[in-house]
Amino acid sequence: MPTLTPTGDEPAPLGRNEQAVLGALRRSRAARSAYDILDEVRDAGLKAPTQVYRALEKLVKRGLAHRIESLNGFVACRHPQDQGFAAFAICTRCGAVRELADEALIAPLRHWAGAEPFAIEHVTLEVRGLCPACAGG
Amino acid sequence: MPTLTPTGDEPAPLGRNEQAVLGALRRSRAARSAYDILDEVRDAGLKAPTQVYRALEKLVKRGLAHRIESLNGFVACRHPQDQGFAAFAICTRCGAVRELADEALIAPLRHWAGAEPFAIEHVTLEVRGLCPACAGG
DNA sequence: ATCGCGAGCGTTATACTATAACAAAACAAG
DNA sequence: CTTGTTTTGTTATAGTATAACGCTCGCGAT
Ligand SMILES: [Zn+2]
Ligand SMILES: [Zn+2]
Ligand SMILES: [Zn+2]
Ligand SMILES: [Zn+2]
Repeated sequence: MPTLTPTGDEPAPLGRNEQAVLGALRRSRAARSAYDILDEVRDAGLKAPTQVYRALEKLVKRGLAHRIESLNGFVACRHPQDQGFAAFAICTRCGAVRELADEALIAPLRHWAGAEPFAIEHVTLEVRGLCPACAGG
Repeated sequence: MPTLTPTGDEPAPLGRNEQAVLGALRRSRAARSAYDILDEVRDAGLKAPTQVYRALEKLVKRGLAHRIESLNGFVACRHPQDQGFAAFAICTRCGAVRELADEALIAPLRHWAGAEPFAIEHVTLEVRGLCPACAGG
């Protein structure tokens, strides 16, 4: 029998690998590739891409990290309270990734989802351009 | 002096490689990877990934094809009249990709863009889930 | 205790995606 | 024709992701 989880589901604490990877993501304002992360967490004992990918998969499932499709990279979640959709503004010059919680952006998607005969599992919304700092100067 | 284009910019006809790649995309209702495409256009004389990627780059620049970030794949454009944003509904079961021209989906993005101090270059909006055919049965 | 099973982790190897770098050929101007 | 410019072909390599397998650990059954 698989390990019995007593009540509903305890979140189960993060393993050493997950903690190391999440730490690396939190320290960065830009998205990091799995191999970038690997370079940074070698000290913590991770030695192969698989370990990083496994940790990332768990973190993403829990909503503690997000995958940025247009960069083949990952970021730590900055809006832990959100369930479901996430959106990102990505600066093409400095690489900064800002997680958008803007309801004005997300509500229309929910509305569309209600009207369309399409069972949504996940939405990717990534806006690329220049952040104020990079555009202004 | 670089080749002078007489008036504004003539679209310039597609080369053999672009035509072959675009044909492969149009024949498919799912997104195709560059290597998938390569397998299909070997007959037409393309022999290396670079050639496919170059053709894809030109097609995307012209708006005749789109990259689907969440699949590392490409589709032919089905709404040639659209300028700017494109959005996609992707079935995770059958792989069908539908290009969404729905103004209800796109207008909020334009609105957000106007209000935010962020200079948008490109928007990726990909909705993953089950298409009616795959969800219904 | 200890045996057996299943889940997860570490490790190696490999598949898939994308681009760099250079050679050859096509094209336009003079 | 000659030369500079641009495109196309070719080879090699970089970057991203997963498959496969064996080991260990924790837990329940004997
Ligand atoms: Zn988040
Ligand atoms: Zn910036
Ligand atoms: Zn289109
Ligand atoms: Zn389907």
